[in-house]
Amino acid sequence: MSFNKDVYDVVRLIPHGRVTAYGAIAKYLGDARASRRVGWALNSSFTEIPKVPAHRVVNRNGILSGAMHFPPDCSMSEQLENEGVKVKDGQVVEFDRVFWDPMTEL
DNA sequence: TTGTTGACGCTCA
DNA sequence: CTGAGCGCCAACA
Repeated sequence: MSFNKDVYDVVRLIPHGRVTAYGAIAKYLGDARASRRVGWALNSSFTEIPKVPAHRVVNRNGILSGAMHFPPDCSMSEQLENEGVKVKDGQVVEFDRVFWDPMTEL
């Protein structure tokens, strides 16, 4: 299936210090309703090589909804903070400023 | 094949 | 702000 691959490719294109949304990726891939599948795809992204920066993908609200599914040794918020993205209470601070939309940026 | 589930998103109360 | 309902669709038991 190329859907997973496409998701990975897009996620890997996310600039350093920026984030995007599941729905945005889904829309970019042509399926605005595939947001759930994007999450599923990322679920298998951990074993992907090269590594996929899945921590840069959050939901439409800028909330780290997938933090609980991340390996305990690499929390999303920690990695995001590491890249300059502020995270507060599992939510991206100034989400509209760091938001990266593949539709308009690509 | 059917029923559940889910890293979503939107709307309404 | 929280919760519930609905639509969507692939993976899985």
